[in-house]
Amino acid sequence: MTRTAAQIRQEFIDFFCRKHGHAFVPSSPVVPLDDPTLLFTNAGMNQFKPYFLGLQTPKHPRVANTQKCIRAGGKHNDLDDVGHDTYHHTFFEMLGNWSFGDYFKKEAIAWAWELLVDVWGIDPTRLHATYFGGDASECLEPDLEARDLWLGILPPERVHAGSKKDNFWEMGETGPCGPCSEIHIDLTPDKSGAKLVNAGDARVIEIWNLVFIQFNRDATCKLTPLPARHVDTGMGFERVTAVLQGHNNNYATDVFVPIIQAIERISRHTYGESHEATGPRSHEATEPRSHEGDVAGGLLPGRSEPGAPATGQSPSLVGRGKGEGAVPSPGDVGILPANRYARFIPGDMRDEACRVIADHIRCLTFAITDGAIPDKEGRGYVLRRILRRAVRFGWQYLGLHEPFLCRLVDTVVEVMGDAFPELKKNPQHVKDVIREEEESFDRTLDRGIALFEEAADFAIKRHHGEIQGEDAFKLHDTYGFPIDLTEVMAKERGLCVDIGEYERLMEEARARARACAKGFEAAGVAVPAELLAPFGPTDDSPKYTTEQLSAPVRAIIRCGAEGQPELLDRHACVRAGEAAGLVFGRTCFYAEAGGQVGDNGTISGPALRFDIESTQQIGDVVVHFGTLVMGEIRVGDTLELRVDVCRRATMKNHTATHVMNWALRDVLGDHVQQKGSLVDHEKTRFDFSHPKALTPEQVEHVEQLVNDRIRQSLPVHYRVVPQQDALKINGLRAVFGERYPDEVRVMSVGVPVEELVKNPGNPEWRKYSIEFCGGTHLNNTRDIEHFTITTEEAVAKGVRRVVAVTGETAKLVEEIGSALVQRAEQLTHGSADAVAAGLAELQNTLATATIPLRHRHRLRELMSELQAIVKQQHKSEAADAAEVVKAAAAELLKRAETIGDTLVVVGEMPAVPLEQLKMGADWIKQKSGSAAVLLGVRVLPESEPGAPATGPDVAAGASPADPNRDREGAAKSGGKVLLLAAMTPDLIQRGLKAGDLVKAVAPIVGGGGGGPPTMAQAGGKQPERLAEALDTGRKWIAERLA
RNA sequence: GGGGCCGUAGCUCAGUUGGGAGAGCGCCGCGUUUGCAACGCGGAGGUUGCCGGUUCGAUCCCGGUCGGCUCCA
Repeated sequence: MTRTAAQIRQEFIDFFCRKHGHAFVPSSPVVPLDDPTLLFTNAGMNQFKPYFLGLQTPKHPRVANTQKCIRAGGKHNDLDDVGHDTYHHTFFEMLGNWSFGDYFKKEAIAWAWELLVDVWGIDPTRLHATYFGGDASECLEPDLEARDLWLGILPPERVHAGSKKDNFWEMGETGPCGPCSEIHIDLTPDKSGAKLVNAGDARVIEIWNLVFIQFNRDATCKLTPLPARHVDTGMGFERVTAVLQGHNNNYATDVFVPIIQAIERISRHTYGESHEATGPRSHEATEPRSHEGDVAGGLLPGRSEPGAPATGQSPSLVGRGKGEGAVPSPGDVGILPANRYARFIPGDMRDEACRVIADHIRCLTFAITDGAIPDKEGRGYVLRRILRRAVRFGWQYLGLHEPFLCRLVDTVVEVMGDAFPELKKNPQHVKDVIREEEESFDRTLDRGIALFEEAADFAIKRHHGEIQGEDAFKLHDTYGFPIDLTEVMAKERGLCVDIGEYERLMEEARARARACAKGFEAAGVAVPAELLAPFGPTDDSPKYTTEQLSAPVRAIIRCGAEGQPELLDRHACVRAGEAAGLVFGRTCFYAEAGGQVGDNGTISGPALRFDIESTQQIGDVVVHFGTLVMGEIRVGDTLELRVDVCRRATMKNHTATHVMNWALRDVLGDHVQQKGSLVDHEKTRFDFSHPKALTPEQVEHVEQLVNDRIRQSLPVHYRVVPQQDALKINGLRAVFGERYPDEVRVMSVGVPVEELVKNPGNPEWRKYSIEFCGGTHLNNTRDIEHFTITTEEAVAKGVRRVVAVTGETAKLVEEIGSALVQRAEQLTHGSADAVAAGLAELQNTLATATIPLRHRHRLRELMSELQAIVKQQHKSEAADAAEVVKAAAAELLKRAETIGDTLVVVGEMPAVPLEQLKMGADWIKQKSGSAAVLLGVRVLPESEPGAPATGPDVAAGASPADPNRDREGAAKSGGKVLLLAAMTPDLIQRGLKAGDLVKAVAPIVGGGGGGPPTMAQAGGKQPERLAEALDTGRKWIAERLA
């Protein structure tokens, strides 16, 4: 009887946990929240790294589990292969067993054999083993121990020596490493695959890798034996399931078939039927073929062309009978009846699309469940690309033009939910996120298609049917339209794409991004923990009690020539001006953790000063990064460490963060969960789950609750207690997804921790802020002084961010805020003129000012009132000006001289905006059949003290021609002239163009201008010469009309 | 971390040597019609995201900023 995938997983775990004393460890999240150097969990050993590095001691010496893994993005990126073959995946499970200084090669090999052969019944004559064959160039000895162990089980012809590439495992350039031994299975019909081991042939595949960690490689590349030797094994779950179910196609297993069936239902495509063939084929007709041995065919070139798919199942792998391997046995078809899913038809893009989608939806469902979200950067971007790739395949090959991925989530949860219960917790959230992202990509595609049409049009008309590489690149780079779609759509229209040029542009863009990504500073370099592990943990407990102490330098890290961090030799020293990281045995500096920034400060000694810009914890070691200002530093020097006083401001903000966290939940409800925080000396920034923006009332309420707690002068308590006890405390806040140590530091504002632990269920406790926290805090809430929320915004769907300030900053911010509100309130009662100026000023101030959010809310209201006033005023001014202009224009018209049939309307107008002047010119043209118009306006400088602002009073009241207004040096003080010329069509025909006229007269008033023949404008800086300019204009017109 | 694109009426978007802010849909009013649909006529609706610079003059050119989209690392 063939095993189901669930059975296989369970049997693996039971084998190690029940039979061989391993502890089961649940899979860690696929999104490693606590390891920023890692995009996704990509191997079973990720969560055990600290044990191998000796940074932590494991609870159990031997463990086993199945680990969810994602491999996409990063170095080995084979996203594009997924779906194209039958064995690449973005998401997979890794079955593994580990020994941390416990058992070693003998047991690991014996048990692996026992499980495969005795428990799972794999034909032992199909198994091959490899061992490390040594590498002379690196002075690595062959792993004879492993070889001999295998020779005790297998005949020599099936035990193979392997190269360093295949059989030596290293975590990094330095650190733990060791030989490994792989188990391969020969799927050739006649078991002739010995030569194909590690040859990249699909017929002989690796199923289990046993890594024996026995050395440590130091910076000089020297290997030293480790005191504690470890075992780390990994077996691809999907692959071994395929083998045990008789396929060499992972998609034929019951891990994938239900998902592919769901895709079939949605797309109405039938998987595994060649669509090259003519006419429909019935199910029955294909059935006999399904018993062919897919193990023998499958990926074998030349045997799986359309029409002759060499697919099906072979029961021989798990059969006891030796030698029946090549003989298909129709009686044993396993759990999948009529298995067309085992077929692999190269080039059938519809089947490929099914595989792509089936793989990607698993990846997305798990990643989103574990807290990731498709986004435009980092791991979110990787997810977005995966999702878009799935959508593109569905869109392109299965005709799925509506969101469909979200409809597959339920199936994934059904298949995987028992093994990974976290999937069942909130599948609706996963569906929502996916649907939203699909809809957004649909919009991107729609836009891209429209732009593609333009490019295609150009290609047809001007580019002999070739879409320019530049267009294809821009479509992709700027508009996110996949190049594959561009190519396919081009092909459909009989066009081609200049792919070479596209690739060139793409490479150019990549090179640009790479070049910019370089740059270096000491604190920005990721220092590997193994580099520092030998120096032992730093005692940083003084951070809670003091701001200064003295200690000898244990180690110095500097940036090497390659940009890689390196340890400074004992005899060398850091010189003035150089950047470095310093390690001490003990320190009073707080290293960045839990959202609180690392301390700044100085390190000093005789004639020496080192400025610390950032303090970070690497493993258990605290590193002080910064720059040496003067003097020299050597390892062993005893120096004075002093934390900058701004830490005190950070402490105010951190304690306030705790109280705010409590207040937010009190005001908004229990769904408020911390999603991240950043506390420094300037502010506290806090992200939390909440579906919509906070109302002004809620913001005020939170502020008020926090300020109440400050006024109550509550003492701040902390104590280290066992995690189990702490977790029982009612109302305790812990960050979801965070892993806490067994002993945790509990912070409580107002109640001693002993009381909490003594009576953890007390409902009273919900009225207090109680959190896990290792940060530095005040002793009493009164020292926060004051608390003010300054901003509130969305950072992701369902996540809000608030920023708040405390202490003196809060008080200052309050002052500025209320001053601005006061100013705005004054304006609402002020004169109309003042409003416009005041509003602009307010807008400018508000753009950069930090003020309380409630003041900002109030200002927003006031300013929209003010805007309405300005708008109203603007309108009435325009209406007034229109009246004035009409009257003045009528006057000019009356006095206009006539040359032939043409009216020459030239004169000065009241100071009105250009808008109205144009209207006036239009009006004159309408009133007269044929007219040449030249209007002038003098605008007095607004800034001149005592000068009336341009406004209704100027326009309507005082005569601009009043000589008293023509003060000395108006030009120097910035007065301006506007000139506007207009011509009726008949004059334009006779060669009188408005543009020419203004060009002719503008220089007189010290300016320039131009415009189309019908209407042109000009400006100048010498108002006192306006009359002269108008005279010249009059003559210009007269000459041309004569 | 670095690049590209977009931001104009309630919505979808036009708008080039820099020179009077537009169309379609929607909205309001009037008309044709028994009514609806349709049509005709008229109208309201804009700080051209925001700030600054260049210019006589900026939706347009330049710099900054905010928001959205997108690619790469």
